[in-house]
Amino acid sequence: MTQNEIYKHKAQIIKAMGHPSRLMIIDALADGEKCVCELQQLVGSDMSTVSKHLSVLRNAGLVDDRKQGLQVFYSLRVPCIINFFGCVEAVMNQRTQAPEAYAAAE
Amino acid sequence: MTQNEIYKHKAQIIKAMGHPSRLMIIDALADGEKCVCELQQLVGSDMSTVSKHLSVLRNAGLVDDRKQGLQVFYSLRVPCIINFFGCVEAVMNQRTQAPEAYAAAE
DNA sequence: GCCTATTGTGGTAATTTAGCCAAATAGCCA
DNA sequence: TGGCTATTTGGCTAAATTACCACAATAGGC
Repeated sequence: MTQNEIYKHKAQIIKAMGHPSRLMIIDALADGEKCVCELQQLVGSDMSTVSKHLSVLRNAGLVDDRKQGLQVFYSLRVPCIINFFGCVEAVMNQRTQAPEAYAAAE
Repeated sequence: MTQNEIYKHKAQIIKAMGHPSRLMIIDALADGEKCVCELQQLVGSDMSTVSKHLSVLRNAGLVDDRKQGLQVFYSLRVPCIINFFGCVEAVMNQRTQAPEAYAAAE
């Protein structure tokens, strides 16, 4: 795997997180696995849209799915991504301010 | 700011990282500020393309720019994002394996 | 004041993504 | 079996993203 392919792969994983609905889903899954029906209620989009968002996340290796009867339960595959959100919030909150004050944020 | 707007804003920040060239740039800036010319050499795309990638990163609040003479130097605004890449690598490396082995990875 | 080097911008074509509908699939239960 | 429910997939269109080209803008050196 070349260095370029690695960057491409990493970008694919990160891009999978770069959508409001999918962020919402990841946040929800931090509490534990949820069925598609719960996630659909949470996100509020069409069922098929939510399903496609989930397939993006699954494809990126971010979530696992487990079928139980009629329902499919999704869970976070690599929980450490949750820790990242704190840093994203730090980026959000320093837009117009001096960077020094936030260098230690995480 | 509503919850939805917050997710949208977070997604914008994350999406800004979701491109191979921009990841490469962020990685390079982890070592300290670099001028556009250096980043252009690194990425290997057209100058204008690199410039637009940088404006995406700047717009997201991820980098700072500092003009010095003819050159513009970019630097990471919130270094904690670097810590995240380890987690992304954990996602990369567990694709086909059991999730348990990676629950603690970060 | 002109010339050149370094970046940024506007325009455009090609590709990708998002969201909706309809149809297909899969598992349960009577 | 046949109907019912939960989820996925295919097809379509609109919107967003990307990369390149040509050109504008700015700063420095002469």
